[in-house]
Amino acid sequence: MTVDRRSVSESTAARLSLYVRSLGVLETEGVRHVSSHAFARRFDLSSAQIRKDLATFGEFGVRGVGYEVSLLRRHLVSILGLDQTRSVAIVGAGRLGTALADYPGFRSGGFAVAALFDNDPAKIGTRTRSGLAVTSVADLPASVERLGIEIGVLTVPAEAAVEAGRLCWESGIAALLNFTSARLNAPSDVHVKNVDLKVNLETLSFYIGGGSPPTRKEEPWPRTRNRSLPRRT
Amino acid sequence: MTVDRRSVSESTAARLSLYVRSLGVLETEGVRHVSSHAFARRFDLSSAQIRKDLATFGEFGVRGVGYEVSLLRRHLVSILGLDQTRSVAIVGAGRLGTALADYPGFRSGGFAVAALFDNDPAKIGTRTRSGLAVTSVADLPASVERLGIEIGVLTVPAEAAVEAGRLCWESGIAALLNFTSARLNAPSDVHVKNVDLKVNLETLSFYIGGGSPPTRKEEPWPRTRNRSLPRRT
DNA sequence: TTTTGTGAACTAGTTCACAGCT
DNA sequence: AGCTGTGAACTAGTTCACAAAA
Repeated sequence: MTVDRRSVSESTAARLSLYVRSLGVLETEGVRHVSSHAFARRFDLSSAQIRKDLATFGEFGVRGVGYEVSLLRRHLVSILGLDQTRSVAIVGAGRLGTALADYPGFRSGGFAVAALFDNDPAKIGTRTRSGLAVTSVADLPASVERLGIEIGVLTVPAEAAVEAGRLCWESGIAALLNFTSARLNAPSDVHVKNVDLKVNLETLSFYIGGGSPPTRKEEPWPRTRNRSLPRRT
Repeated sequence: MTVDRRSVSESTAARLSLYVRSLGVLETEGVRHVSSHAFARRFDLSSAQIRKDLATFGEFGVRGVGYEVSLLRRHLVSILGLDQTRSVAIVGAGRLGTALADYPGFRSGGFAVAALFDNDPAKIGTRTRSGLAVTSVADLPASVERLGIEIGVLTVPAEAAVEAGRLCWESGIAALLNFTSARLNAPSDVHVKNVDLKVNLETLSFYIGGGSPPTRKEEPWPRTRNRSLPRRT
């Protein structure tokens, strides 16, 4: 049961990741079986959505019973490719790049930061707190080949992003997590995910709206908000 | 011409941010007018999409002519609320939090990092490289009030995220950028944007697929990929 | 003529609801 | 009886295509 991955939506793929994490929670709690309904209730998801998502990849459940927690988790881990270690390269050894290089979420669960690149001679050869050496971008193609790097994380300045991105995919990197504000125009077989902090902030600013004057709020403090939640089942 | 912001989709809001940035580029190039078609071609967008997005907020163009670049930009800046300074608080003074606190994208264009919080006594009172002091989370409510903080950035460990999030919205923070893997269940008037690095990495891993063995690629190197691009107009 | 603004058509994504299996 | 897997219905988002305006 294999499906063309490119036909699977970004949102479905992201949910699979969530499912894995949530199943992990159940697993540590010793829960053996779970129905889509119970799973949805527990983690505030939609049961129909769960079933649809899973059905894309096979029939993992048993009618009348539900899903076997650890088995389903293993299946999803395999579908996400997390049962093999993915080597990650971070390109741009600035504050953000070095922070990410040492970030636990980037160094666990199937991922390993294998290299950290920069083009600044003053940085090359130095090490991050966790001991990862900064390598010259000139060595990127060879390092990608040698270390089997599959994922690139772009934390260079915006002006350098297009060039750094091209270098990555020309070296054989298959996926990029782009923290810069540049838009990349990657070839279609390279998967790019943009994590544009500025866009995220500006989007939040939009939803806050324009009402309040720059200095301070007019409401009496403290105020507690109503906890309204349209819960799904 | 005002629209209920909550009825505007996340993707539309994100595109407005992109439009502002792109219009800025045209402005510095001295371009006075632009049609939706030319704008789309230049920045690889869709002209119909641009017109639809803008039409949500008013009639900014002139038929037969197009849009006046700097005027449209000012309109969008105002719609996004970027003409006023938004105070941002970063909660969690770890590697990521301090990196973000000093990140230029977080300190420009209508945003200012007004405070950085942590609950670790060893960190409280220390300063980031750019000189921002780490404040105790106990002072968060008072600081939010005093500094008019509207946006919170969560960079605490996952276990602390739910509590930190609640503290934020109970203190009056209207929007959260959540870098943790925790899901927040915020009240409906608090806008939360999740930037879950683990989910992003795992999604990329999904699209890379499972084929290749962990060590190295089998293709001859270097290989340049086909630059196939379904360009829109 | 050119280009906007916008209903209509289309496409993608989600939820419903139930037949079919255990 | 209980729950999955799934077509059908629905909802959201995008693109088309053209009437109206300059």
